[in-house]
Amino acid sequence: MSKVATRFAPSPTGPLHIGGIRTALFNWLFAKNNNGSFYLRIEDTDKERSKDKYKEQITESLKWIGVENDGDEYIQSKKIEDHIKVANILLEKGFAYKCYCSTEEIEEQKLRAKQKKIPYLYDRKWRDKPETEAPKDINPVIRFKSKIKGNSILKDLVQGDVEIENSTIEDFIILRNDGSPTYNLSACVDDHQMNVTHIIRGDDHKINTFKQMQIYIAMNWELPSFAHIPLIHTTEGKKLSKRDKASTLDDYSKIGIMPQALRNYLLRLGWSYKDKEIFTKEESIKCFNLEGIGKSPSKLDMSRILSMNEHYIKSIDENDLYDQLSNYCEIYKEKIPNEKMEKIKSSLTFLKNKAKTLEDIYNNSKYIINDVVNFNQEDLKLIDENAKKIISDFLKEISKLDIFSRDKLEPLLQNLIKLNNTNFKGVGQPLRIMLTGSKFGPGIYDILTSLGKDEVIKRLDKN
RNA sequence: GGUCCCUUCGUCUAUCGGUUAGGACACAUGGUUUUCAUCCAUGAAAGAGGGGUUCGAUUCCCCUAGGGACCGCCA
Repeated sequence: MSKVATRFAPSPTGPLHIGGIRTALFNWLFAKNNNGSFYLRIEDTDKERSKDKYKEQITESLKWIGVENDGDEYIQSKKIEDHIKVANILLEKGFAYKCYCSTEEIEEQKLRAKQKKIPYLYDRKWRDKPETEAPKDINPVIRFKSKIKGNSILKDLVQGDVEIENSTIEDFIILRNDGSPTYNLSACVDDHQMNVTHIIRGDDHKINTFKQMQIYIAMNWELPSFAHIPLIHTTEGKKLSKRDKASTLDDYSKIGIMPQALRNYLLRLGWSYKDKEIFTKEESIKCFNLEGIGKSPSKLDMSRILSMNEHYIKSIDENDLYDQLSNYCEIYKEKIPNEKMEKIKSSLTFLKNKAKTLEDIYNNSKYIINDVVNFNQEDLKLIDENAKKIISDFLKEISKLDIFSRDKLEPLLQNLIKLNNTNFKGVGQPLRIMLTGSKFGPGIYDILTSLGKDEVIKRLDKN
C-alpha cells in the first residue's frame, strides 16, 4: 500500500471554526500515526468570497493548535487548468455531457419542485439530446453522467457501509457555463494528484462522496479511503457554523485558553481511547485511530474546555506558562513591564493555583503588574476605623522586620489578631484590599512576600 | 418533502452477548483552608420506546419516536 497521505481542505471564505480545526487535527494525527504526510489545501476557487485574511487566519489557527502541514500549502485556484482537462476527458469518454438549460429554466424547475414539495433533481434533459439541437445563444454547463440504476456503497471507515440509490444522485455540474470547475470535480482531481490515500472530513460531505467516487471510477483512478466524522454541534444541537459564538479559535485564545488544552479537548470530543483523558501531543499521535471515533455528533461543553485548560495551567512547565501568559497579556491585556517579569515568574506557583485561564492569572497578578492600586468604593467602605488601626499596627510591626518572609510574618499577624480581638479575616481583608484593591486573590502571605517590604509599606502608608 | 446518518448519566465517553453499566467534566454534601479558589472524601445521575433472536441483551435484527446532515453554476 502506498504511503498514507491526508489533507485538510478549507475554503478561505470565513474564519475557521473549531469543527474545522478538529477535522484538521484528526487528519494530521491519522497521518502522523501512520508515518504519513498531512497536506493543507486552500480551496479558494470561489473568487467572490475567498479572502486573503481568512487564508491567513486558517494557517495561523493551525499553527496555534500545533497542526503542521507537510510541504507547501496547495492552492486550488492554481490547478484549475488541470480540473478543466479532466472535465474534457470525461466529456470525450462519454461520462459527461453539455447541458444547455438556461439558469432561468433551472431556477423555475427548482421553484416548481418546491411548490409541489417534491425533491428537486435535474431532469437530465440534455443527457441524451443530440448536440445539433443546442441553442446558439447559451453557454452550456458540463454535467457528469451520474448512474441512474442500482445502488452504490460507500465503505466508510467511521460510519461503516452506507448504501444509497443511484437515482437520488443528480447529474451534477462539473464545469460552469463560464468554464470554471465546481467543487466536486476540483476536490477529487486535487486529491488524486496529491496522492491522498485517506479522506477524513465532516459528515456533511457524505453525499458529495457518492458523486466524487463516480469521477474516480470514470477516470479509472484508485479510490481513496473515506472517513466521515460526525459534526460538532452547538449546545442547541445544531451544526456549528462560523457565525456561532465561541466557535473560532480567537474566541478561546482571547479568554486565555491555551493551545494544548484546546487540542486535548478537541481530540477527546468524538474520539476516545479507553478511559484516557489527558494526551500529550506525542501520546495523541501514538494512540490515534479511526476506530475510536464515535458515530454521533457531540456538543461543545465550555466547562470541560475550562477544566482542561486548568489542568494544563497547573501541570505545564512554569517557564512555558510564563511565555504563554506574557504573550497573552501583550495581545489581549497589557504588556507585562520588563521589571515585573521576574516577579510574575516567581509568583506563578501560587498565581496559577487559582486560575482556569490565562486571563485569571492576569487578573490575579494585576496587583504586581500595576503599581497604582485601583479601589472600588464598595470595598473601601470595609476599611473602617478598626481596620485602619490594624493597618497602622501592622505597619509599625513590619518596619522592624529585616527579613520579609512568611515565617516572620505569620507570628506577627497572629499577634495582631489577638491584640485586636479579631479573626484572620479581620486582619487579612483590610490588608488585601489596601494592597491589591480586591477582596479576592492570592493568599495574604503570598501577596505580602511577592510585593516585598518596601512596596507593602508604600501601599499601606497612605493615611 | 426526498435521501442518508445518529440515539448509554446534564455533557464527553467506556463496554466489542454474561459488569453492582466504569471514568472524566459539571452538580450536591462534608472536610482541609487565609478571602476567592485549590485539594480530599462522599453522593445523586444513563442504556429513547416497543417487538424479536438468544439460556442471557446496552451490545445483534426490525419497527416507532426523537435528533441531525445533505438536497447551489458555494466549498
